[in-house]
Amino acid sequence: MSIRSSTEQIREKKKLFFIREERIISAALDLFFSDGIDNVTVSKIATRAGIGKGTVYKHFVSKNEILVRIMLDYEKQLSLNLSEGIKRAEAGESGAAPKAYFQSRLARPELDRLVQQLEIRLADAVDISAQLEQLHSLRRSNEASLSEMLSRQIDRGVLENVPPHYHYLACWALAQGAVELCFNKSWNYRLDTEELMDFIAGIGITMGNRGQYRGKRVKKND
Amino acid sequence: MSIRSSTEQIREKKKLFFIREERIISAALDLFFSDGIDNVTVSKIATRAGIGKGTVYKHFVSKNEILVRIMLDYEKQLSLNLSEGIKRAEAGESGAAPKAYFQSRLARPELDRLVQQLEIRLADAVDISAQLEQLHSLRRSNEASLSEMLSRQIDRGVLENVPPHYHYLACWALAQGAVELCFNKSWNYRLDTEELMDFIAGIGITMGNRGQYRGKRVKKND
Amino acid sequence: MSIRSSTEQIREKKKLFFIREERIISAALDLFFSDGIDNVTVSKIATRAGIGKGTVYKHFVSKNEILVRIMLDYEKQLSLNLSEGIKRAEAGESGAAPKAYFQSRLARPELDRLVQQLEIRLADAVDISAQLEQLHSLRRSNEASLSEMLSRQIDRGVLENVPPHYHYLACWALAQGAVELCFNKSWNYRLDTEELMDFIAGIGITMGNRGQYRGKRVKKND
Amino acid sequence: MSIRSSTEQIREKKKLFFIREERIISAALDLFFSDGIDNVTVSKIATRAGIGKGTVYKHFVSKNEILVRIMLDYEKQLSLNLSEGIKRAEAGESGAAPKAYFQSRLARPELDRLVQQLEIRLADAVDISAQLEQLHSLRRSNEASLSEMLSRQIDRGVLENVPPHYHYLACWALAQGAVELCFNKSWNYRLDTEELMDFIAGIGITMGNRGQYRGKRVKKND
DNA sequence: TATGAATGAGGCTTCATTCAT
DNA sequence: AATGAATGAAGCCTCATTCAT
Repeated sequence: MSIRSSTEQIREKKKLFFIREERIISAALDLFFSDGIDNVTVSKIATRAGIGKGTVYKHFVSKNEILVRIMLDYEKQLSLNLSEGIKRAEAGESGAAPKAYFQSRLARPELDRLVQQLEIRLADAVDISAQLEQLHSLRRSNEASLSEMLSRQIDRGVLENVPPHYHYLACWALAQGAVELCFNKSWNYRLDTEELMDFIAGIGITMGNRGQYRGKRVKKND
Repeated sequence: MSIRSSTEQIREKKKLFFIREERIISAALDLFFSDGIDNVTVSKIATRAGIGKGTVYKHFVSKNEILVRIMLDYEKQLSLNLSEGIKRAEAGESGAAPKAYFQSRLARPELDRLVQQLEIRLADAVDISAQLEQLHSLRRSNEASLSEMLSRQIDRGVLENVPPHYHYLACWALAQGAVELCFNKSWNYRLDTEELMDFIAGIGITMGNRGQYRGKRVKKND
Repeated sequence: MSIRSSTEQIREKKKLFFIREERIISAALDLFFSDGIDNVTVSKIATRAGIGKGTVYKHFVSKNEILVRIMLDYEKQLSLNLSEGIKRAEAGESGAAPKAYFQSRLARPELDRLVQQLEIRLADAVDISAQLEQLHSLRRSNEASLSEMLSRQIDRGVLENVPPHYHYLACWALAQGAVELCFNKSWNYRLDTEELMDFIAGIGITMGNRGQYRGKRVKKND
Repeated sequence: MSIRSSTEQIREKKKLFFIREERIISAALDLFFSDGIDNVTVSKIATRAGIGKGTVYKHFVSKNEILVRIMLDYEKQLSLNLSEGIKRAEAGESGAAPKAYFQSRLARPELDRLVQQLEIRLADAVDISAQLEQLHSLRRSNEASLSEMLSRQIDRGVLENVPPHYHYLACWALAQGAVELCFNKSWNYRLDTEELMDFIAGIGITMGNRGQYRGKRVKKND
C-alpha cells in the first residue's frame, strides 16, 4: 500500500508540476498582451503565476525557454490545423488547406503576432537553437503532403506552374502581413478589420490560381 | 572677401554637420544589419561613426530619434515611389501602382524589415509620438489618389467590389509578409528568393482582380 | 519543529533584510557627511554598505526614495520630540515646546542641515511627491495643539498678539538658520559654536514674548 | 586723430565687453529663477544671453566663476546696505543696523535664497576658493564697527551681555531661515508672507535686547 | 574675436540569473 | 522543492569644458 501511495504521490506531484508549468506559460502570455513584449520580466511572470521567481527556473532553464515554448505550443496547434486542412483537401474539398491555414492564423491575431515577434527576437539566441530547429522542422513537417497536393493542382492547371513551395510561402507571407495589419497604427483606425481579414483570407485561398487575368498579365509581360 | 569666406565657412560647417548626421544614420544602419536590432547601442553607433558618444546627442535628441529618422527616410522614399506609380497608373499603365509599391518594398528587403521592426518597437514610445504621427500621415497621404484609382477599376469591373482600401491594405500585408519571408529561418534556406519574390509581387499586382476563378470561388462558397 | 524553524527562518530573513535597509541608509548618511551631498552616488552607497549596486534597488525604488526616507526618519523623530515638548508645555512647563524643538534640531546640526538640503533638492521630484506630502503633513500634524497653546499664551498676554503660526514659523526659521550657521565658512571659524547655539536657542524660546517674560529671563541670567 | 579713435574703439569695446558680462549674469539669474538651480547649464545661459557658449568662457573661466560672481554682487550690495545701517545706528538711530540688514535680505528673498544655495554648493569648489575667501572677508568687513556698536549697546544694558558677534550671527541665522521660510512648501501655502516677514524682521531687530526695549516696542504696537 | 560641435566621464536604473536557506 | 535577495553588466543620457575655424 505504501508503494501505491508513493506512486500516487509522485503522479500527483508530476501533475502539479505540469499544471504550474502551464500557469507560467499562461502568465507570460497574459503579460505579453497586457504589458507589451518589451515589458515582460521573469519577475513579473513569476508574480502573475503566483510562484517565486526561483521556481520559474525549476521549470525553464532560461527566459528564452519560456518564449520558445510559447512559440512551439502555437506552432504545434497551427501544424495540426493545417494537417487537418490538407487531409480535407486531399479528400476533395478544394481550398481546404489554405482556408484552414488562414483561419488558424487569424483566429487569434494577437497571439500570432506575438509568436512572430518572438521568433524574430530569438532567431539568434544560441541557448535555444535546438528548440528553434524543432520549430523549423515542425513547419516543414507538412511540406511533403503540401507539395504533393499543390503539384497535383498545378498539373490540373488550377495553379500556376511554379515550384510548389512558392504557393505556400506566398500564403505564409500574406498571413504574416495580414496579422501585422491588425495591429499597425497607420491602418487599424478603421473598424472593419473582420471583413478586411475575410477579404484577405479570400485572396490567400485563391491566389496563385490560374485564370483570365493571369493570361492578361502574361500578355503584358510579353 | 572676408565676408564671402566667412559665409563659405559657415556653409562648409553646416555641410559637415549634415554629413556627420548621415554618417550616424549610416553607422546605425550598418550595425542594425550586422549586429541585429537588439544589439545596437548608442555607444556602438558613435564608435562606428567615428565620433564620441556625446556627439550623437548633438544631432539627435535621443536614440529613438535616430530610429524614427531611419523610418521616416525610408517611408518618404517609399511614398515617392508609390506616387510615381500612381501617376503612371493614372496615365493608363495598368498595374503600375502596385508594381511600383512592391518593387520599392522588395528592393532592399533587409531595410524594409528593419523599418517594420522599428515601427513595432517604437509604437508606444512617447518621446517620438509626433514623428510617428508624421509617419502615419505620410502613409495615408496617397490614400486619396489610390482610392480614386481603385474605385475606377472597381467600376470597370477589373477589381472586386469591396471598399477600395481593402485592395491596398492587402498589398501592404502581402509586401510585409514577403519581406519577412526573406529572412525567416524556416524558409530562406532555399536559394531562389528572387524568383519567389517575383512570384509574390506578381500576386500582389493582380490580387483582388476579378476573373474566372473568382467566379468559381464565389460558387464554391455557396 | 520544522514548521517552527521555517517560521523562524522567515523571521530571520526579514530581520536581515531590515538590517540591510538600515545599512544602506547609514552608508548614505556617512557619505553625505564625508563626501558632501553632491558627491554621493548610488554606486558609492552600495559599496559603502558592502552590497551590490543592484541590491540597493531591492530596498528602494530609486535614489530619491533613499533620500526621502532619510528626511522622513528625521522628521518623525523631530515631530515626536516636539509633541513631547507640547505635552510638557500643556502640563504647565513654560517654554517646553520651543525648548524641545530647538534641542531636537540642534542636537545633530549636520543631520538637520542635510535634511534641509535634501528637501530643497527634492522639492520638485515628481517620483516621490507622495512622500513629500507625507513630510509636509507630518510637519503640520502638531499644528492644532501648537496653535491652541500659542493662542492661550497670547490671551494671557505672554506672547505678542499675532496669528499663532507666526510664532512657530519664526522658530522654524531661526532654527533653520542656526543650523546653517554651524556650517557656514564665513562664521564657523570661531570655536564657541555650542554657546552660540545656546544663545540662539534662548532667543528662540523667548522670542515673540511680550515684555514681562523677558524681564524674568534676564533675572535668570544675572 | 587715429589715436583718439583707436582709444575710443578700445573704450567702446571694453564697454561692450562689460555689458555682455552683465548680460551673462542676468541670463543666469533669470534661468535660476525660472528653471531651478539644478537645471541651469552653461549652454542655456549662453542662449539666453544671446551669445555663443564659447563666448561665455571668454568672460568667465568656469561656470563656477559665474556663480561666485552672482554671490559677490549680492554680498557687496548687502554689505553696502549694512554699512549704511551701521552708520545710521552710530548716528543715534536705534536699531538701524539690523533693520537695514533684514530689509536688505528680505527685499528679494528669491535672490537671497539662490545665493544661500550657491554658497552651499560651491563651498568646496577649489577653483574659486579665492573668490570665496573674498566673500567671507566681505562679510566680516563690517565686523569691527558692528562689534563696537554692539559692545556699546551691551554696556548700556540694552543688549544681553554676550560676545558681540552672538548678536549679529543670530541676526544672520534668523534672516537665513526667514528667507527659506518663504519658499518652503510645508509652510508657504499661507498667503500672508509679507506680514509674517515683518513680524520676523521685528523679532530680528529686537532680539537679544534686554527687557526695556521690548516694553517700548510693545507700546508702539498698541 | 566669437562660435558651437565634439568630447567622455559619470550618473541612474533594469533585469536575467544564481544560490543559500 | 521553493524562494527571493543579491548581483553587476550594460544601457541611455547630461553637461562642463575645449579648440579649430
